[in-house]
Amino acid sequence: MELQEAQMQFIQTWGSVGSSWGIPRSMAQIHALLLANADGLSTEEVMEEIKLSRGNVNINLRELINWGLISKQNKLGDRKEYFKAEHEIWSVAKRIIEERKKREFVPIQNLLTELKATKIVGPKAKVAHFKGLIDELDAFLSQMDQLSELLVKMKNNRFFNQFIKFLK
Amino acid sequence: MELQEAQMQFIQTWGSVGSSWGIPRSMAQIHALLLANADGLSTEEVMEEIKLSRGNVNINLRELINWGLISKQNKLGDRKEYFKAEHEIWSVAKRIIEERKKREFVPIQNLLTELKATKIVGPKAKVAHFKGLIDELDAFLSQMDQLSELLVKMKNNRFFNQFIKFLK
DNA sequence: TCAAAGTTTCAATAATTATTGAAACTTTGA
DNA sequence: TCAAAGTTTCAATAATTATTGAAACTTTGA
Repeated sequence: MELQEAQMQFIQTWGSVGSSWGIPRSMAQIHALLLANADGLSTEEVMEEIKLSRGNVNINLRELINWGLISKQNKLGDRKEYFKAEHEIWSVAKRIIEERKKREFVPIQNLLTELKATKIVGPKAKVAHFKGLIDELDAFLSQMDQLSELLVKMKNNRFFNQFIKFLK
Repeated sequence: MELQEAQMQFIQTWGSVGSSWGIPRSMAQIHALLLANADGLSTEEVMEEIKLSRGNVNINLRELINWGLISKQNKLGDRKEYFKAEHEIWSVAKRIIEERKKREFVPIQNLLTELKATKIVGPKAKVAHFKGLIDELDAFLSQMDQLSELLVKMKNNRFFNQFIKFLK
């Protein structure tokens, strides 16, 4: 199989998996393209490879930079900006975990904390059930948070492998 | 604060967090409503509480059943079906992990496995980089898979707490 | 300083996804 | 058996989200 074709399969799959996790398809596709290339690509090159408009590519490249998943590069004697992915897979995972935590984890934890502190009035049994749910969810989310901290601290596969072997 | 109001806040938040993770908003809202109530609710009651059409509620209730997150209940001398959530938080997490794994994890692992087995032709350095990416991703995903297995085996917060304490 | 190269913005539009609601279908028990 | 109660289906529509592309803006270096 041609490299080109293999890359395209990868880009398409990454795009559709991304989009089922709430990441815009083009953003995921651009990310996949940059992951697949060791060197940075220019806006033009990205547009060309995945057939997206300039505006779309520009917006999503910036979003990827916000996520810390890619960075700008300059080439000597070239005015264009090039974009290069973070290639270390554990760093990629770390960035994604941290970004999503910030966006979606924190709001729900805030709500739970607030509800825990609030006196809720209503039929006793129903209030008790609801309070129970809030408490359990809060405890569960704190634990997932701790787990993610651990994960983020691991630098590579090797460490993780030892960790897993150890647990079994 | 009235119980009613607290529940609504919870339902809204759960709905919007869900939808940013690719779960339809109404499905997440219905799930939240059923989690918040100890007893099962009928289709009518769900429609009433979150102001959704009958069709929508019906479809999403069935989807929640497919996910294993709720189950049908019958009440003596009542012809209606009632729907009751799985309330044990670790079981809820387990179901969600397994379902999403099945839907989005497996396809990407299949692609990676296939690409690993394929002879890719093209410029040597580029092919090497791409192959390297595939290998690393595959290893990483296997590890996440192992981690999720561990998680799923834990029955409750207590076990998890010990686990975390142990690791620190 | 100014034109060319490159980047950003954003209103309009397209594409996707969720929702409605009414009709068809199924089940129940008198 | 059949009408009432309840459930399911699905085409039409609404809502949301992503994308385009052209115009405005910025940067660069001769």
